[in-house]
Amino acid sequence: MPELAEVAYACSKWNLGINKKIVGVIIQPDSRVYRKFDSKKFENFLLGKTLLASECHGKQMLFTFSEMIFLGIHLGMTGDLELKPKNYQKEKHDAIVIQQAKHCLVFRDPRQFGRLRIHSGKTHPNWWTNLSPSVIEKNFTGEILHTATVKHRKKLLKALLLDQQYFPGLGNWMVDEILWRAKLKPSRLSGTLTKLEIKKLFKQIKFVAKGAMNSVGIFGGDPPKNWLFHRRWKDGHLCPKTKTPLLRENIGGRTTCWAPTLQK
DNA sequence: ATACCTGTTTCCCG
DNA sequence: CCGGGAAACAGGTA
Repeated sequence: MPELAEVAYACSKWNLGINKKIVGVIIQPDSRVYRKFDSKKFENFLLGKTLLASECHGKQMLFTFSEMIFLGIHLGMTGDLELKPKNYQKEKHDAIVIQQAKHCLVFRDPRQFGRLRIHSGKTHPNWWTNLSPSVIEKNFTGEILHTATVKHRKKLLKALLLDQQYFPGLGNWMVDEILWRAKLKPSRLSGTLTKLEIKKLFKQIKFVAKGAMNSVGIFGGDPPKNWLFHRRWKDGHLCPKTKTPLLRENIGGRTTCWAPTLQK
């Protein structure tokens, strides 16, 4: 589930835990989501602290606790956050259960492509402050898009837009939605875009990001009915604009849905 | 059984 | 050293 707006929605599920103390931490120590970190550190750092705030940046989340403790979460492919009752029992794929007086804050991830990080210090961690502007921020500009197309001119457009270094938050379905609206083939080489095409593409990045945040980001669920989103998951659907068949194929290493009669 | 999957990281090649 | 592509990661689902 987790692209920009789904991450924002997942993040909001822990809101009831804000300003509440951590009274217990249950860890699944062999989960891959801990990567190089010693999972013990998460318990040591979080226990007794108070969750103060949460924020999202693209697909990344940061939870700030008292005494300058920071928890970073990336949901990977199958990660999700849940709010559970205080007596919740840890389930198989739960990587961490953070217990409070009234609730448990749960991060679960069956495929374990997600990632947890913990940081303690006077400032925010570098892996948070070094992120480039996410696609919903004002300082995400057309210049960033232009620079990316020049530097990676041989890269397929689909693959370029999935690069989190330039487009934090964009994921597979959002990129398909953007390219469909911009009428651009996912297999175009990035360097072949004209100035006008870059301008249109930028506009659609902003449109899809904003539209997703205003629907999925607030309420969960799906984006608006007329979006490509609703036709991209299996074969046989028609393009909502042209009523011609949509194509599903692997482009740039990812399943891609597009309309050959519309996208050039 | 087999193929497929909303994401990154690592490895290999030119 | 780089840009770009494929494979790997791991488990659930169709």
